[in-house]
Amino acid sequence: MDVEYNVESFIEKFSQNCVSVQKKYFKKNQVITTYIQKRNQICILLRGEADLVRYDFNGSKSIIEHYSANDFFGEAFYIVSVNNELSVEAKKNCEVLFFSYDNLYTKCKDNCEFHKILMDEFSKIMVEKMKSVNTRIEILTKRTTREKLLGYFDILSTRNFSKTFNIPFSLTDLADYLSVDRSAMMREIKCLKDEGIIEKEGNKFTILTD
Amino acid sequence: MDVEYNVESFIEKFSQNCVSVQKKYFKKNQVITTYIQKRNQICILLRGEADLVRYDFNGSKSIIEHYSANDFFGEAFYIVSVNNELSVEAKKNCEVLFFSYDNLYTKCKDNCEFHKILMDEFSKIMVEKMKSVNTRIEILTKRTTREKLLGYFDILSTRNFSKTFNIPFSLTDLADYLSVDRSAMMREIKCLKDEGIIEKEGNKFTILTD
DNA sequence: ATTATTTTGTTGCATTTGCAACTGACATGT
DNA sequence: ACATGTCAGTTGCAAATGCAACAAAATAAT
Repeated sequence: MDVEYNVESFIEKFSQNCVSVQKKYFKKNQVITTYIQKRNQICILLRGEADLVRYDFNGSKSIIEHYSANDFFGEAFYIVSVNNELSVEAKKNCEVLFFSYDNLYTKCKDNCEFHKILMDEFSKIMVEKMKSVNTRIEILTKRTTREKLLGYFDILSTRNFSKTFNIPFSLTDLADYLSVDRSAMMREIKCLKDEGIIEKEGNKFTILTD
Repeated sequence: MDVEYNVESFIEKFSQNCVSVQKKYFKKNQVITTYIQKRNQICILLRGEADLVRYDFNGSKSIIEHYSANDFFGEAFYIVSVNNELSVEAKKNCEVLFFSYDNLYTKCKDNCEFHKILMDEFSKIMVEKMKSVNTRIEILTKRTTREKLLGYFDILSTRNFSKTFNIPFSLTDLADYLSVDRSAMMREIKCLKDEGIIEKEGNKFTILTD
């Protein structure tokens, strides 16, 4: 979600005042939490990587959001009108801070500084989520794999102020992000290379058109 | 965006205190506003229908959001990290209320009630947008036209507490919403009918599976 | 160091999809 | 009443895509 926080300061403040917090560790592929029932939890990913995923009835997996260190997640941040079986899965070994959601809106008895900060940060997180979600829609509404790729490359290029950039995850995950078949995507990347539109060295891409 | 407001009460309050507001009329297909440069405007669609659209370099159009009476729009509500040529186009004759965005965050000199209400409504609007946007992503991440259709039908069915429901726009626009080719979608709808999975009478659909 | 696991890269093939084009039904505006 | 425009419904066809399967390269685990 590309949100940056000084999580250490959060933890410091929380550990002084606030009791309803737990730190847990997860191994790769373990389920960190689900959004099926209301858990009233907010989670902060301190270390590792995780995905918010949905499994379709036919078993195929979609990555809805990707989290890396310092990202926030939990149903509180995933406002949706449909009930769906969503879960957050550890992609690497993870260290996660959980704390109860009740305490978010009601000041805790010690008038904990942590909650005040979190309240302030809440809107920032939402704005960031809005950005990433709108960006993703811009990409997903493109019809062909080629357009999705070029659209995404264009965004990365703009963000990086350079025609050269690294994709922030594996090609396998990129296919999930663009919501296309991986092999079809690879094929298209190859075509783009062959046509001289892009260059590729591992995860480093360069747009050659002007 | 499915947000309901008592706009009349807004206008009433605004017209007493606030000066930086304009009501404008647009004919079908006219451009109401663009998000290319920062206009610091918030718009309320009083009457008619409009779409937030993006034109790709190849000319193909994507509907990003759809607005009907009482919906809010403007760059203030479209938080995105990429700059893109977006415009709001009237789909029917429209009546639109514009007012300057500066005034949103700074209380106007008369301490106008309108701004206070709008501030309160702002987060509600964002929550609604978040819902609709997350819902759309759930749909768009599905790989095939069939899955997108069934996914969308499922949402409408759930919302309507019934296996029978009406789609809220034309089939042409449904294709844009699902981001698939219209003829391909029509073909798929036909298949679903032939296979006895759905029934269709005009815009009224019924899911037959249990 | 060796094994296991994940990721990348590729290909063949059947299916799906987008595109272009056209028709008839319906609505809108003049 | 007529012209204009939009929408629903089809179809053929070429191109794109998903799926399955596999090998090589790179990473991670033991």
